[in-house]
Amino acid sequence: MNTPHYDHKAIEEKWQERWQEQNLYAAAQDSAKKKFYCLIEFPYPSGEGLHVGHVRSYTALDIIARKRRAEGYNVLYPIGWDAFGLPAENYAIKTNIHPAITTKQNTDNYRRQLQALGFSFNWSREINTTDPKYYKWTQWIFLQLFKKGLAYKAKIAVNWCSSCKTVLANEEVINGACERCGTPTEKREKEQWMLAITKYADRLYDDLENLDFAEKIKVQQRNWIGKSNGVLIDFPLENSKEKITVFTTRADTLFGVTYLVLAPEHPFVSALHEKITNWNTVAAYCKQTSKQKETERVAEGKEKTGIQLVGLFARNPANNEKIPVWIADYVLLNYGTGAIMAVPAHDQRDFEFAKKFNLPCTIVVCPHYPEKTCPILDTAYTGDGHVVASGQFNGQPNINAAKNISAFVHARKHTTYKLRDWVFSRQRYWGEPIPIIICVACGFVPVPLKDLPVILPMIENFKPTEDGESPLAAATDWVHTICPACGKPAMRETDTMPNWAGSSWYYLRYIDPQNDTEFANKEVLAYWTPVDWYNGGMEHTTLHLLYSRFWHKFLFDEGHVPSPEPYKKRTSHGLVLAEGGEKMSKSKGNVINPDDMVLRFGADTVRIYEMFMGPFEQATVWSIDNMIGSRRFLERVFRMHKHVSKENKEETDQILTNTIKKVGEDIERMYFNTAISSLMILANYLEKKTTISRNFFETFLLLLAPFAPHITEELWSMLGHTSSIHREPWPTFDPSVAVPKVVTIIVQINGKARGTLSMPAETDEAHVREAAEKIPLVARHLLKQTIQKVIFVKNRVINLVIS
RNA sequence: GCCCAGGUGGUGGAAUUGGUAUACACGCAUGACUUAAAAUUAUGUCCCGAAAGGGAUGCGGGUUCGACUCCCGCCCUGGGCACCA
Repeated sequence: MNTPHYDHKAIEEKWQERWQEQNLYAAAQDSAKKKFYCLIEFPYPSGEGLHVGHVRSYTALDIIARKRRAEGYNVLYPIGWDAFGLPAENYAIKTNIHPAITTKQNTDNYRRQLQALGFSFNWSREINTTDPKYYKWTQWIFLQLFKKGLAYKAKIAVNWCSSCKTVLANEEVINGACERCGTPTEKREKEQWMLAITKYADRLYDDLENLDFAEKIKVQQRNWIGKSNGVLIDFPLENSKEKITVFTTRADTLFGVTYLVLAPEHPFVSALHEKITNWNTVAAYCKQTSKQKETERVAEGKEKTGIQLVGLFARNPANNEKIPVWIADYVLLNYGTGAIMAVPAHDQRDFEFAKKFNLPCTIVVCPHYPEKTCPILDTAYTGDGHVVASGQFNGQPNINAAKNISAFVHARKHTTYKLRDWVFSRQRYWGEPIPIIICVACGFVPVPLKDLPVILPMIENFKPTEDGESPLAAATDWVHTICPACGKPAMRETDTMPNWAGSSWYYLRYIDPQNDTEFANKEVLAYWTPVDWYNGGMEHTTLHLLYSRFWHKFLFDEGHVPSPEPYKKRTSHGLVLAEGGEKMSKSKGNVINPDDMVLRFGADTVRIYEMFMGPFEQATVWSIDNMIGSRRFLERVFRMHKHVSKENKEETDQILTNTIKKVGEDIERMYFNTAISSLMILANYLEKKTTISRNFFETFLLLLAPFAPHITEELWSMLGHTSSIHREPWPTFDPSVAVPKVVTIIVQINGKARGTLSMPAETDEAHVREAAEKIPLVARHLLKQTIQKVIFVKNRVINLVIS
């Protein structure tokens, strides 16, 4: 037998080399064609190598990129390395090998792994966030933010990870613990660089609406931003000119306010301490609160604590009632005004607090109006109703009362957000130096453009310090510099940027990666932005995805980019889990190495399998057994070429037409598993033929090519083609053929299927009914009972209702 | 607690607007080929039943000629948020 067998290794290596030589997948910088910018989240090149989850995401967009090229677009599908970050640095601490060296090794490994999978990346545009030519512009963007007052240094209580020995952004704290290592975070007062992302909260929120993002992504971002519309109401203090301003969304319940609560950190607490007769106890409570770890303070089911500021009273502006003022740790300083009006009857937290401390509870919203008897509450009533016990507003629906009561007390409309400013400093080595010089005379002075980048110095000791000082502080030669403003000796900022900095704008650098005078040329930006389709993980929704939208909006405001949003469309992939449904992790020893799979089954099989294993957006469990099916499929395709005739047949074919339609539609919807299933069905059909006409087989290969680029290229060349299959146009179909000429009509009796009819399309009810009644099984039913009603849906179903 | 996604054979899953539930694939069983095995290949494979027939898409109701699909209530799994006024 001289049938060439499917030698995936030889085939894949051969074509990968040729594609590389031909620069087959490079995007043209200057093109009259329509552009398509297709993006995956560039990987962090870890020591563990590529994860099969990366392969899933990259294959999906590779398929889309390849289809777009076939459709005639100028496609940009770039790749790079998000290479700053803690693992490289921690590894350096352990082994004393400089992160730059491990990063180089790891990126080389990743590059080899990605190339072995045949992704159509535009390799000549490869970028690396740790390259000074790259981070020069990361620093430059930071300075633009600084110049606009959006980067500022502030002493605030920050999340501190005692294990990583650095501060964390709110987005990096999960359930009060470090996202990376799981250590519970502490609050520490530190001077930090902050980015004023909250200034963009409203636009980040509102602009989501018109974006083609998966709905769950929008929901999650909206929840994180946490927009809340309400009013500010002033409560004058007794015997004082001061007033406490509260934020509320429930102005309708103002008459039900029985006390006020301030956050323990509220400035009024110490400012008014002369009026507070129990000051010592109050001070003790404040101190105790500040010592608590975040996890303790928000612990589930924790009982409310608090203490009254004895001697301090406020007046309810609605009814002039004298009410006490409390402090409690359930009121947060950095949300709203740090003070609340408590309405125990209509807020569960206030209800619990009032119950514990025996504070009065006045019902002001009644669901059963006008029945005057309101229920005795065992829980707060937070629903709608009519307002009672509220003076001249009695009887109004609470929605109306909210407006009217607000006007009555001169409340000001106010919107507040859960989003906080982004803590941007890290006390670690392996990051972009913050390009600021601290001068005794001039303050914070930006490093001038001509001196950018501020190169990260090579140092010996990467170890972060216990006191939260950056390891860079020890590089005294580097730290001591001259103030660019006054020329006197000054010091460099020693904190570095978080690993989210470089990834906040990387998609812009791919557009013009070699540019040395700007981060990217304006004209080229105008052609390529925004990204047309971006796929990534859900875990980045409130981190990278939100941060980069913020940076992009800022660059847009400054006139540096032409669009207000970076990404037109965002999709997300499901996790690839280990057998047993667990997350793959080094510690569990259940990590699947793509190298082993490529070696054993071939890149095309791995690609097909990862797309076939389940719905793209859902988590799926890895199974080597199931991978065999994908391998067999490709082997059968390979064997099939023997039966391909030399002639083309002009006939159009229903199955082929349907497959062209289905594969095309399914790729667009990311239903890759059903696209492959329909390709398998077509292969099964072709396999049964003794000869396969050439044009049929070629069309089949063109449809399969985005999924399995190597084997299709090999078969394409075996058919005598000298140019690449990946330069061929995407197959089209005749829509009139896609409409079937013969349809299968389901025959039901009382809604149960009893048979099928194969009839010409568009056959009318009378003819279908006639044929249906002749079906033996149907006829038997009709002997005993008579037809009461006939439901007929053309080309679909006939249902005989009998009794 | 709130928000989002999901629950279908032994397994991964399919069913695009309410119209043959279980496509495609894995696994399993039996046969062919083989000295044998692997590979390949043919047939079968939701459950009960000899058949006729009946039952089944997490559970309980409802709407409909007809429900995996729509509505109401509940249970479970995964993800997100979590004292946000």
